[in-house]
Amino acid sequence: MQQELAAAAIRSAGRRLTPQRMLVLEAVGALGGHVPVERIAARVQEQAPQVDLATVYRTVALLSRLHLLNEVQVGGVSHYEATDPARRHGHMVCEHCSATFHLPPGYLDGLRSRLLTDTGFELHPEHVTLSGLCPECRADEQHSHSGHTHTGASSHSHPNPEA
Amino acid sequence: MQQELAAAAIRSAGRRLTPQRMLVLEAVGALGGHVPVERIAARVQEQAPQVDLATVYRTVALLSRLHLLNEVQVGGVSHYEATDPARRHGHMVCEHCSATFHLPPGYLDGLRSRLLTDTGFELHPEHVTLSGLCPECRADEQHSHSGHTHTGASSHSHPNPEA
DNA sequence: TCTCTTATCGCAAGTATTCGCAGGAGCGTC
DNA sequence: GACGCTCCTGCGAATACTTGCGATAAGAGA
Repeated sequence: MQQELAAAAIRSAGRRLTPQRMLVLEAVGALGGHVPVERIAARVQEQAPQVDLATVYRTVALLSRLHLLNEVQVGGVSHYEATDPARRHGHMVCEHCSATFHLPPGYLDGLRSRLLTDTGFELHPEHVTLSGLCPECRADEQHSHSGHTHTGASSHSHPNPEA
Repeated sequence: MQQELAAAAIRSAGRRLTPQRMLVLEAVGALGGHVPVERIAARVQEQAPQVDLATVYRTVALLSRLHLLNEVQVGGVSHYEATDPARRHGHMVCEHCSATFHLPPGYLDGLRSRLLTDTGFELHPEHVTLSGLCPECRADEQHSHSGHTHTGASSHSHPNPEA
């Protein structure tokens, strides 16, 4: 598994390897996809009830800074996913229905190098969340163009936007 | 001023024009740059002390949905700026020191059309916040490469990253 | 101008997230 | 294997933000 790599990364960043941190890593890996803190905490506490919520929050923040987890903001709520170094990717989130999609790995490479040259800013593609409208909501918008848009969680289903 | 345009936009979205909403618009315009909710609320309440914080939060969320304000997440904190339709732009935020920079208008147009073709996702460039390292922090990182990175608010000054 | 509908507001209570601190535990060193 | 330096953790409290609800007022129509 990847857990060993992550453990090594924590150590080499000068941080300590604690059971709590391993539990969080393992929970995110096991749950798969983009997981809200709430679910990470639930899983961790299943195995170690004394672990505090504050610790989970601190841990995901740390792991995210170390690039061991990716944070994806979906409508203001933070979700986390395990980082796969081989398939670093950013995300697209629909402003309307909050459906989340992966950007293909490498998709932002051009932008990245252009930014670096033009401005000196080093883009981290795996931390990027692009905001806009998914195909379905875009279609909705065009039809129901009589006044105002419906807000919040959408009514349509979205087959499987690979959570 | 732009306020009249914004007022018209609110009406034509089927929403009501209220003094509170105008106060929020005016506050963001007057304060300039990227303003945290806290400062918007302070300014609004200077002029109308009875306006509630909840109203300010609801209002910025609404104005943001109507594209009359842009939301910029800086280290997890929402900031807002007045939208200038002539100069729609995204942002770059340094993960390390939270310095914020404008992306030149039009910079994401290529990506936008490529995404639309490839995936059907309609990118809203003015809602995009790119995450990475600013030139200064990138330099720091390379020097102080002895173990761990310093975290949180940075020590160096950043002349004026056009807040 | 007056009436009516209902979006919006202020208030108060709720939920989510963060902070400060004191004890506990990694892990480098001897 | 034990010691000691600090980083981490759990706990309780604080802060930040959201929600529900009855009262109010914006704006359409008469």
